[in-house]
Amino acid sequence: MTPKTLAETGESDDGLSPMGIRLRNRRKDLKLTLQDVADASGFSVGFISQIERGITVPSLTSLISVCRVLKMDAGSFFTPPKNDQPITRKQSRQAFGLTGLADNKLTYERLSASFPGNILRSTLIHEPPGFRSEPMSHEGEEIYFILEGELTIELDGARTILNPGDTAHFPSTVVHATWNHTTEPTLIFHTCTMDVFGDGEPSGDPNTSLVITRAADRRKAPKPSKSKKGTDNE
Amino acid sequence: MTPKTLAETGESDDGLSPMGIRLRNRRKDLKLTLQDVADASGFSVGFISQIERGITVPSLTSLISVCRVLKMDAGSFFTPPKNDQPITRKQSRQAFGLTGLADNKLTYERLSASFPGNILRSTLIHEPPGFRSEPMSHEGEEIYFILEGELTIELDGARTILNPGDTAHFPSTVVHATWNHTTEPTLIFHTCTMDVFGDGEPSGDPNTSLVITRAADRRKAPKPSKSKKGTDNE
DNA sequence: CCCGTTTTTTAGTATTACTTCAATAGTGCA
DNA sequence: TGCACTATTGAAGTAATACTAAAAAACGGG
Repeated sequence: MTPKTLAETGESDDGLSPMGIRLRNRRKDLKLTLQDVADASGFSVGFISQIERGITVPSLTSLISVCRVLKMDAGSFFTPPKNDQPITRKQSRQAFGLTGLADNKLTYERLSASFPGNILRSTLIHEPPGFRSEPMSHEGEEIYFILEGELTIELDGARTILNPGDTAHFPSTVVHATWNHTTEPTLIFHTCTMDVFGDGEPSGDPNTSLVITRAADRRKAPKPSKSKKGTDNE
Repeated sequence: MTPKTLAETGESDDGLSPMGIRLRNRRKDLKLTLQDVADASGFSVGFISQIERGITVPSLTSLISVCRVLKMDAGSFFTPPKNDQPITRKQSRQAFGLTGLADNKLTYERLSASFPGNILRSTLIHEPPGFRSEPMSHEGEEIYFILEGELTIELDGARTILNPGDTAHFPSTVVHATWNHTTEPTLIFHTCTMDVFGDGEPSGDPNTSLVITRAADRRKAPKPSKSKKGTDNE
């Protein structure tokens, strides 16, 4: 049994895991000693030291306790799994209705940045009149915010019409689909917690750690260019 | 040493942990047997069964392996820690600039739902002219999307003016602050991965698993009502 | 340099993550 | 309904390691 370990997947040059490094940095930011953290979390000083140095991997419950003391989100130590399977990449494309793309031009504008550990993905979706996405279900959660136009959203078979300013927030495991039932385009601000752009593991390039996007500079190229690229990869 | 366990914090009536339940549901969604998952992850059938039934808590590395097979985000099993310390609640309020509240009326409209495992929090922020938030830094990440007006956002000391349609997406660990430098209100759609509403552990009520919010129905009450409640708790 | 504090190292052991195999439950078919 | 096969659970165990306590080393300030 040789699954990748947290230490292994992120081992830095000096043998310390990013989890340990992050925990130590956080502790120091808070001006706490190992003893402080140990006392507050109920563990020994030596154990905390070992975790920070990547010598010991804490159990789930131990990690939760330490993160509570350090006011950290334990989940942030888990980057979404890097998925190497072509079939799943195709599924990811389906998640945004590309299989329903005929002569309708569904376009996307990516808004969100990519940096180590980030999980948010935001897009501006221009959904053309009559466009229907395929029903889909996947892990994560998402929020739709209607900027312009109307949208019919179907969740577990139940249809609801959303108007400008309306939102829908739901676990993505719910079977969902959208339909622009009108004769005008719909503009949607969409945020989800899923790797829909195929970023995989971000490079950690500091230049991508912060993105400020300008409405005026936004590309208007259709998403299909991404689809073609995906096809080449397969 | 009695930290709360994953099973303990979310134990359902029949003794099963939500983590196990979610894993099982996901496995069944994928039409996989315990044996399939065991084979693919490199563990035994019995172990996977025990995890699903909440009898055994997997190690971090084991959880990662199982989640990889099930194409799940291991981080989603960690809800942000429920923090019982008043000082931290105050800090949470600071995170949204309440300590800067004088005679300016900064208002929030919550958009996001609350359901087990959810991590997204969305609000519509009406930032009044001249309002400045306190510089803040915390775990998580966030996205600002300007709907109306302009906003100066300061990240690590660097100021940038955002116009309608612009976005900023950054790790919340970056010291950040906002300033409505104009003479008109600014309307911001804000999404982050932090428990800013004090939801704590969601009740799991199915009625809160999906929220469709209507622009017309949205409450206009200022957030300060939440602030007062926090004060009473202290 | 000295001293107090902090962290690491060392040498364990208590705990449990994880296994194997038998028993039970579930399902489909004749 | 009975049977055969598959899927899952239960029982009993142990290898691995999470986690400890105490000593040693490192660190920082006066």
